Amino acid sequence: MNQPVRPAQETASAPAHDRVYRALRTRIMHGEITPGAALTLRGIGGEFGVSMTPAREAVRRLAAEGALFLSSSGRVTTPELTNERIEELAALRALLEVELASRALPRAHMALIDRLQTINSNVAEMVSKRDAVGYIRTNLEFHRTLYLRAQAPAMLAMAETVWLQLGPTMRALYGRLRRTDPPQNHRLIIAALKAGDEPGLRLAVRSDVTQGLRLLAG
Amino acid sequence: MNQPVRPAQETASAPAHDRVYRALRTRIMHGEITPGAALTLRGIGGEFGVSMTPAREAVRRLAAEGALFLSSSGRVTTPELTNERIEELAALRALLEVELASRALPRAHMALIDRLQTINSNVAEMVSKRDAVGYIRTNLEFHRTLYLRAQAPAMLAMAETVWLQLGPTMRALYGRLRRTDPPQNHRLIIAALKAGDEPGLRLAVRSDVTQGLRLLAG
DNA sequence: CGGCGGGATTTGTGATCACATGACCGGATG
DNA sequence: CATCCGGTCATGTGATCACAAATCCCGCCG
Repeated sequence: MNQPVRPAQETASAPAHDRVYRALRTRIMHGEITPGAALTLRGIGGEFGVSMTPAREAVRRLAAEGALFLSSSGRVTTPELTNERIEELAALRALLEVELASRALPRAHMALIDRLQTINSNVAEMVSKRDAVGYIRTNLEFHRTLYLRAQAPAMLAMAETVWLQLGPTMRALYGRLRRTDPPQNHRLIIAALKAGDEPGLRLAVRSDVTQGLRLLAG
Repeated sequence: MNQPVRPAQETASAPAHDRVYRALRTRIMHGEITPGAALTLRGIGGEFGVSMTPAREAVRRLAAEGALFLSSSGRVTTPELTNERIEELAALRALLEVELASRALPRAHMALIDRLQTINSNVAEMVSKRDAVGYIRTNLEFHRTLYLRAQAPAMLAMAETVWLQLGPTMRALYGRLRRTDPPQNHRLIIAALKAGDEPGLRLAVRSDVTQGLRLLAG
């Protein structure tokens, strides 16, 4: 009963714990789980058709990245962030992403800028449709596409870890946000890239990254 | 045989996977394991008197933090960093630790500075004794003591993650370093703290953090 | 003498189970 | 009617086992 039957080819022949990890990770990062929601190992295992063991490994991995919170008794929930924590994570985003953008700037040629503009129109569409999850997903795609050009994998990984920690909270925040104006800061980022304007780029990225929390402090 | 015997009180009654995790973590961070060294789940379990299950969880957790490298077949080794990776991690240290020091500055009173000076004399002693592991340990204690004052737990956690990734490599680097001069940059850090000189503090921290890699690039 | 093949062994993966503990829900009591 | 106490149930932890695959090692062939 080790492998239920293995019909022909499974999803991708990736290890079970990795499939579970990736599925949960994107769910959390995209804000598909509300802050404070509880998960159970048996529940996860049941949902993905695996036993507790891979579910546990996936959960441990996510907890190590700060994407999940483990109570002292081992109960696993998605974290509920305090305001100070949110501000700190926003400061981290600013620190890391300004540096990533700055490093990407000299390598940003026209094809990249075109791609960013395409993604940005998708972002605008999600905003107009009030699709919070879609907005978060395309917004992160915009940033990741730019930062990939920085050729700094460790730095990008850290930035993604921060996104992961903010995922559930971002959803909650944007859910209460009533705004349909397109992402102005993304336009500034693209303009600065075109102009090769590094100070402008740094400022635009910093504004884009920290604006989301402004409605929190207000 | 779930609990071998539980003599009276064990080490601390902490969960087994957590004990294993912490033990391995400090070993790696202090550079007690050389880069590229291989570990086995059964070996870890045997060493700590537990089964494979807690060993696996500890390893997964450390791998998620970048402290261990898992090959595609699941073999687990401590990472061998490329030069680009080392430079990137050093840049991350600079970014994060400059910010942490800056945030700690307004909260640094005399008791803290005294403590830093005490720790720094220990650092100097380790340097003179050519004790690489002791040097790394006390050096990190110096930095952590300062950054704790920043009241920024997420940021400090990220900095520790970077230390963890650099652990084995740091040991290898300092092992080939023939230097017995005391840590000059630490003195500059302390002086800047006393003077309340933020720009000087930022510069001193940046120098201290990036100097170690200079012998690499040279 | 060097490369190669094949079998023995090591090693990670995942399922299952026993157990302890913490959570939850009910009723009894003040 | 609120509160506290009881048990039942859900849940995480860790051990053990079966299995597959990767690795290692040694002898064989060119």
